[in-house]
Amino acid sequence: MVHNDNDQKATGTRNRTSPIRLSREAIVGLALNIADAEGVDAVSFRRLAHEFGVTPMAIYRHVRNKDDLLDAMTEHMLVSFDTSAVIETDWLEQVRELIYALRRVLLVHPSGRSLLSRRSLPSKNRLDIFETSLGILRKAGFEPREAYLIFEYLLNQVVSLVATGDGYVQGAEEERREWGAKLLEFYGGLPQQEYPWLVEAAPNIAACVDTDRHFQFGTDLLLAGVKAMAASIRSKTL
Amino acid sequence: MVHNDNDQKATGTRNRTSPIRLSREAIVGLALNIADAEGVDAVSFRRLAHEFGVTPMAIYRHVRNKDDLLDAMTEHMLVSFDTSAVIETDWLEQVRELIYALRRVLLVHPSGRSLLSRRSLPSKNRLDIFETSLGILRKAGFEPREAYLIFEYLLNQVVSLVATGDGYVQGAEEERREWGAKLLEFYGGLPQQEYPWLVEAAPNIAACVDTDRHFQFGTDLLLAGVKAMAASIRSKTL
DNA sequence: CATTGTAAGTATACAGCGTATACATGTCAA
DNA sequence: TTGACATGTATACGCTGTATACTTACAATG
Repeated sequence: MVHNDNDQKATGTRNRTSPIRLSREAIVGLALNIADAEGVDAVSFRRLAHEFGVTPMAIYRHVRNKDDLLDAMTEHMLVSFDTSAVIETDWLEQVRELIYALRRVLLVHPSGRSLLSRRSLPSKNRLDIFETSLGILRKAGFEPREAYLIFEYLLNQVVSLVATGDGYVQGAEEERREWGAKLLEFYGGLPQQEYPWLVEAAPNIAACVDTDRHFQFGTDLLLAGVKAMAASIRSKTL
Repeated sequence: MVHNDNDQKATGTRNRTSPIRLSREAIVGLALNIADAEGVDAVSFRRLAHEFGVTPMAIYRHVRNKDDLLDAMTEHMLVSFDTSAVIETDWLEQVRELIYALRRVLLVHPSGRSLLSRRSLPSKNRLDIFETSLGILRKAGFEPREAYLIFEYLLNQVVSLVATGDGYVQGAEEERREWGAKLLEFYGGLPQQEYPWLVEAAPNIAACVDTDRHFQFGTDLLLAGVKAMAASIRSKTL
């Protein structure tokens, strides 16, 4: 059970003088907490209503529908993403900084993977990140089209990197370890002559730990590609 | 409504002499068709049962549960992925061949994006692809751990590339164009002084067409990264 | 101060989902 | 012929999003 900020309002025994006062802010916040703790599938109107000691339909006074709720959760998650912190140095370093900033958000909000891969029109926070990234890439010499593709590419890959490394299994720590054990048993137990490489790699497949190295490796790989691409384009335009 | 191969069995007016004969094969196949045509959310036991003119619970005689069904669909989708076609040349070209082979599958099966990003223990077809890829990377000089990370990295990015490029909007062609128009209107209509780069890139963001160039760009970016990584490792071990 | 409009929470309902359990039936082996 | 087994049926439970209609409480206004 996720802790509710307004516990006295969630008791159900509301006194008449101070009736329940929901707010979009509180709803979205609690929804995000639930999503981060138990996966976004655990977020439902009935669940939220119950936590607030309120009728499910009450939620609809503050949230248009579930899509709207999920959009708002995404936005809420990204408030802690501060694009202004990206200092103007080497553009590749700026990109790296953006990548790590996104990682920081995603580590705090494991539900980010699901939320960010939803198809939706972004609002404020997300737009700012988008704009900043595009600006960096454009100033680095990429054409608008390329800059956009690279941004999408980076975003997607970073989400994936963090997700597989840290928050892939959205449940609690224990469930994650269980899954790791199952992976190890499965891949390690394959017929060695048929799947030699998989058997060999089994421990690595099962290991969801050592995420810093994992992430650094992935980021290096990512940036190496972008750098090479930039060089190729630059030599083409000359 | 997705066409059912055994239409005479789906009429509901079954004759007593030839009672309904479901089969795992038929169920999984139809489920995949539905998923490709209308998105994997459109696949439900009740929907499948109805298409076969049968009770929902009948499905359970051939499929353990929904997870099992989705696993089977993934497997079914990958039968057309022939890893043996990858000829032994330059390892980077082999990887490129794998990437394009996966793309071909994903173009035929738009639901692949959702299916492949499920957490599950793979079976035959998927294992073979995994093993082949790992082998190529190991022979290229990567350590087991690195080879695994690179594989995951490539897989994820290819799925994303195809998905955003071609089959991102899982619905019909029309819905996809609608979404493109909406994107163009949205990004093009942003305040220019606040979001100059986004406004500039609006046409590119909205364009879900010209997918060949899109995909090629992405693949080049991907391989440039892997190549650079390989070079870096090789120089480190020397 | 009384009235009235509106915002916010309630009550009920519907159609859909996955699936547990218990039962019927059609087919094939002994 | 009988009995076992595989397969499809019937019913039910708890969950989901959300449409519609009703009630209540407060805030502003005549």
